[in-house]
Amino acid sequence: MTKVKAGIPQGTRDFSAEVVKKRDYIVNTIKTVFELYGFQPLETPAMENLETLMGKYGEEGDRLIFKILNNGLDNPAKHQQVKEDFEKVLEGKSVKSITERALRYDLTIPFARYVSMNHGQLTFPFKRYQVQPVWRADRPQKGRYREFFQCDVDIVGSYSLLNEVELSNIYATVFKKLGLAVEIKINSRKLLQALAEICGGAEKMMDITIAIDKLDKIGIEKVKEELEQKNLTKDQIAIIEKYLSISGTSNEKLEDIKSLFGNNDNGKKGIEEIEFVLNYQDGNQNELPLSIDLTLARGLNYYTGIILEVKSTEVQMGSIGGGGRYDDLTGLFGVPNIPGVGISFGLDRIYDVIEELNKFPEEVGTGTQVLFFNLGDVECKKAFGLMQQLRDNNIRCEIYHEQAKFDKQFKYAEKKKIGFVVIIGSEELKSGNCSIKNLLTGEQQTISSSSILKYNFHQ
RNA sequence: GUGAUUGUAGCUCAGUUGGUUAGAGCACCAGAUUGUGGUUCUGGGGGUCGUGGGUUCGAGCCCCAUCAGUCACCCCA
Repeated sequence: MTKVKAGIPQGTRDFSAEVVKKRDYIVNTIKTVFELYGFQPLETPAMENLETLMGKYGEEGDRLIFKILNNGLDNPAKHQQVKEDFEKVLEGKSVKSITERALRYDLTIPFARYVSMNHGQLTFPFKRYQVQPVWRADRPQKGRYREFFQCDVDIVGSYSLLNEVELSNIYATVFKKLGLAVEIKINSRKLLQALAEICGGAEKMMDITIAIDKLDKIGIEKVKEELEQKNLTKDQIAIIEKYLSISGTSNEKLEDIKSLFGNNDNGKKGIEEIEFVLNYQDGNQNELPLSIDLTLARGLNYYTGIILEVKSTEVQMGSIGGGGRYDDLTGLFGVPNIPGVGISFGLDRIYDVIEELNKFPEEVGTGTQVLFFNLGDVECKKAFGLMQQLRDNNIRCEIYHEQAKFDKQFKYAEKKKIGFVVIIGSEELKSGNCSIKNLLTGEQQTISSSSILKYNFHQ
């Protein structure tokens, strides 16, 4: 075998023990809340049939799907066909004979596929959560990885806006538990539709949303320039400018938008949706960091109603969560009339935010609690017996792997952040005692070995 | 896909207009200290300067190519 330089693919990462524990802390927090709200887990394969994924995420999304090369392309019998098909790949098409599988790009489409396959057996409304990695062939940068985890909750089989209310509450609850200050932005695709209908027709919706989505980045003048380039008239741009200038509290925004869109059906519906979700909170509305953002568009083109996005208010970072209503996702798989709504948490970005703010709880990431020193064969055997007793009592212990100088064993404990060492040397052996040292305080006491179970090893 | 930027010891980084044998801190190993770590002192090991080519009497430094990381755009979690 030739030696290769050790390395991992661009945008992927190894996770050390400490990192895994911190990630687990986030995931457990999220899963606990999901279950509190009545959701049950689902897991799907890392790969899907390519045709399941293609065309669901827009043109840009298709490009970012990791495709898997078929096996057996070297079969001589297939050479001619493979060569012909590969020409099509060079033209940018995907061909089943070259790639028929791909890594999943998100958790929503695989979920829709699952519901489509199993709708006969499921109890509706079907509520599931899913925490698994997804892959995107994007260029990595801050907060962007090629392999990252999403934590999704979705409800399918219900048009009720109560679901949107529940999901906003899930967002608020999780981030509160994690100690993060966030802004949950809410909008409705129907308002964007209404805006398009009023300004040049429904087919302009993409152009308009892409432009207004950039408002806080490039400013109103540049947005207007971009709209001009898309052949919108001055009057139409004036309406959009009016739309973008709407500000104030959520209630004030609603009033303004009503006077602007009051006569448009989609506009009316969009306003109703947002109003419902905001007002349902009633008494605790003030506690929810929920606010209307009329420029919120969301890239995925399957959304039809309420859309949500979460941003940290403390750290500069892309969105750490997003979601919305999609009224006919399973229709793509031949099963019509199953509406759905769901949200997603970006685990890796949430991690980065907590890490940057230093907000991981102290106790997350603690490993071994007690190290038993190894000071000789007989001593070790005695220590080993005591250690097993502690383990039976759920104290996490280890014993130094070989006889060594005190110095070495202390340093090992220190590096691994082990809080206590138990010393059993010739003296302790003789007297039937053991010495326990708290490495944090430096205190040490000698007790009889038989009473070790009574010792408090918690810091 | 487009653009910018960085690659020197295990880690973080110095390294002058190109000039002898490439340095520091931390980490590591050994000793001061044969039953007490975190502080201190002494000594030691460790580098194809990302890789390949070029210019030059001479390249860590200049030029070209290439690979890798980071950041931004697009888009997104």
